[in-house]
Amino acid sequence: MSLKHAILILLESEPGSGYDLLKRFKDGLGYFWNAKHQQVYLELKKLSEAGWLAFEAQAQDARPDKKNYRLTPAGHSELLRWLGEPVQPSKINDALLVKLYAGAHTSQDNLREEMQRHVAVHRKTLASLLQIEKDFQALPDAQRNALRLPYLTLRRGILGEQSWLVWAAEVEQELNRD
Amino acid sequence: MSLKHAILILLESEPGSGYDLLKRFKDGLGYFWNAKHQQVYLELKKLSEAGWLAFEAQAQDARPDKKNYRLTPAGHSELLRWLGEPVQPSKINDALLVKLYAGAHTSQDNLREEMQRHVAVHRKTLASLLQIEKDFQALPDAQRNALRLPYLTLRRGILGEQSWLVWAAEVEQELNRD
DNA sequence: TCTTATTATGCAATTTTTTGCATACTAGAC
DNA sequence: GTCTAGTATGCAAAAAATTGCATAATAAGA
Repeated sequence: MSLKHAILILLESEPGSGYDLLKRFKDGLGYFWNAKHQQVYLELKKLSEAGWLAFEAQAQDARPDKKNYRLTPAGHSELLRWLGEPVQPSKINDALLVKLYAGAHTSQDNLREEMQRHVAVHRKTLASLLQIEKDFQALPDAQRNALRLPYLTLRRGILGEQSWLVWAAEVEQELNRD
Repeated sequence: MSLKHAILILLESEPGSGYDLLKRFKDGLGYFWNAKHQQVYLELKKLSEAGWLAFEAQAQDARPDKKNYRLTPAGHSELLRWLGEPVQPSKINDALLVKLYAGAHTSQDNLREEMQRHVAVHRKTLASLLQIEKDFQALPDAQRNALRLPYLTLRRGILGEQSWLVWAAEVEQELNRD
């Protein structure tokens, strides 16, 4: 699993608290790696215990202490080790497809509504990814170059969402073909 | 989660053993719902205990008993209930993208090799899905019509894999752009 | 003024998934 | 004759993820 490694990556470029990481997840890695806040906090604790992270508690007035985590040298070499290892192709667990597969046991209307809900979500995601791409393209060359690999992951998101919506149109046509 | 429901769906169309289900998973639902054999056997046990399935043990000479599972009326109504409920959009946890995102910390060669491994897998999957599609299209009208919803899930697989490979070509170009 | 969002963390219990192990026989390939 | 793939099931332990709960302050909007 690579929540561990996703966290190492985020802290490699810049130290931060659990809360910070959650925000960074939201507009980057989070698109293709999911994690709840409880999971992130727990993982940070474990990674510290394993010696891959260190932290200093920053007292804050009127707020809980903020723990600022950063990579240790051990954490850094673990990251490098992981990067050199082949990763497993990700598995798919898509309940919508399970439902559609069994769609003969329910009404077309039910299926159409379900599809519409999902289409709305995917359209919204696509729009936000396209906005991020636009912002990226407006950056000066040097920055664009520094971000070229993360940009490829953005492209994956965009192409994936577009392809999903093409499929959804096929489904819609089929569900209306009565 | 819907491993439960995937199992109910498979047993709804035809009773069978855990082993049978695993085979059916392989050429259908399995494309978009993953499950190991241990998980399926355990789930069958739980579903029986919950009263959604019933089974008869069939003695077999020289092999362990085969348990033939079938839906109970309670299982059937659970399936219908679930089909009426909205499902969550599936979450993505893709370690390859995590790796690529952090690719600046490793070599281009390493990334290229990793991509090649994945491309090989996706190409193979696509080829097998296209073969299934071909077989489907050769079926008589009546059967094609009966399978139209499962066919849509096959289409999802095909469009998804094609889109993945288009993306991989973009990545390759970018990784070679030195 | 009340509600909601945001900042900031975490424990506990449960559910789900993965990994490793175990058994035991048959058929075909080499 | 040995090795591999296939048939057929399952337990146990560990890892990972989810759900529910809990605290506690500020700032903005209705």
